[in-house]
Amino acid sequence: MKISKEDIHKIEDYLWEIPKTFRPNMRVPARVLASESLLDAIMEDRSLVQLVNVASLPGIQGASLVMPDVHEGYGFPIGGVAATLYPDGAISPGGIGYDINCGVRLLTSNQKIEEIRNNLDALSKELYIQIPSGMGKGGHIKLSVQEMEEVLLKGAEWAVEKGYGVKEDLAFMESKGRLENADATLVSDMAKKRGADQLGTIGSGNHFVEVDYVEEIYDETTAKAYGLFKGQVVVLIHTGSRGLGHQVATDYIRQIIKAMPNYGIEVPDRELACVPFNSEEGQNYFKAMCAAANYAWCNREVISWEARTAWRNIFGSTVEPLKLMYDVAHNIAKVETHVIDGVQTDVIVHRKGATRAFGPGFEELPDSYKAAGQPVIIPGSMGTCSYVLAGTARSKELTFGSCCHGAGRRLSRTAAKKQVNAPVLKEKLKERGIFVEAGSFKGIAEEAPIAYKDVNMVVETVSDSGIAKKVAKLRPVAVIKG
DNA sequence: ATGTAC
Repeated sequence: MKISKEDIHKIEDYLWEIPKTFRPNMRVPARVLASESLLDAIMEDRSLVQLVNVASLPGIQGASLVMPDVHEGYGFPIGGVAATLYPDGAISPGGIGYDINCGVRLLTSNQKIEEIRNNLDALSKELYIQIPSGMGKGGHIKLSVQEMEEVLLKGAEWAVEKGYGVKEDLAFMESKGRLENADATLVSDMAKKRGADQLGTIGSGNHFVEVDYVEEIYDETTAKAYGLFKGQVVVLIHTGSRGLGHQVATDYIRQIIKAMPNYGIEVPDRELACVPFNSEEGQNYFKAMCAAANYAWCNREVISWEARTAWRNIFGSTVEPLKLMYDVAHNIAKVETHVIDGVQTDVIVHRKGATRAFGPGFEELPDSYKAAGQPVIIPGSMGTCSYVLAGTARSKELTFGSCCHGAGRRLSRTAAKKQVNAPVLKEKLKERGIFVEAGSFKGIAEEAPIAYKDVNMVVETVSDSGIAKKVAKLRPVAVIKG
């Protein structure tokens, strides 16, 4: 299948549509949220073909959607949102991704960048020591079988109970860091084994821990509500459910591919394998996915504890400890209510490389954030900048309450490795005042800024289209990678 | 993304 510019119609500024008539198997239109230049970039890989494929999922509602940071992924594009009818529409592991509940959180300090410039080298080294990173890497905690069950059921709460977390953090996490539908018995022994020593570790690839400062404030009122101010030092953490989530995805993709014919489901790409949400296989996957999501929230909580330890070791205990601003998932499926064609409808929202972005008044938000809306955290590529935005009511109308999740990959990992000289890049970043601590040059090359789209353009698109509102821009000064 | 494939 080929998709050309003529197949794509402009609906309004930043919104493009491939009509349902484009392919006989499409159940809904396919929509792209992008500026014209970002749309051109999207045409270069298989993102749009995958977007059109997703439009054929059983029970899909409204439209198959992608955000401006989209790029191709396993079956579904990364940067995609697909809502299927609850309870008998499809659930598809490919629509969530292998790294279940990959997500980001932002911690805030009360220090200003000028105060800590001279500590940055030592701070980045200390963070690197405290926070284990790298492929297959284990951490300080070894979970017993019993403890693993608890982590899978309790999520971030487990870390708080064991002294690896802060109780006040829980209110500042999407779903309070715990999905109630988790069932630990549906997570395989292999997955549990892989996850037993990986709590508190970031892994590799695009995962990182980064120290930034607030370079610019766009919305004073919202920034104040979120506890952000100009010049403030903050910590950004990006990671997910590590080997455990990966194994859950592997286990259930295999099962679901096998079970699919029993439900008479045909999909244009085997990687879109799915079953009805309310089928036995669908429920088993969903409950295991929730358990893996809980592991990821617990992981980010433990990593925050490690970052807090590093902070204390460098700055002493008189400095205010790091505070959690917010934690968002960007690889997850959730049952939510949305208005579709004027009717309140329960749907299973698959977000893969897409962040929830609910607007003001959302009941789950802590009181201090209710008027502002849900924080949306958009990490840029290594050495560029990141953004804090706020969700809007418009996101509910346009994108099932979703927003982009990052800059979006432009080059494949292999292409990036060919083009980038990692030691030179590391030196260049240092000249620009960014300390990079990484376990491998391979990781640095794969994550080079050149491998990503321009995060500024992506953020302009989501803000101009109205699905999120710009609050603050963050500038990195230290990056810890696998 | 991931003990870098079935």
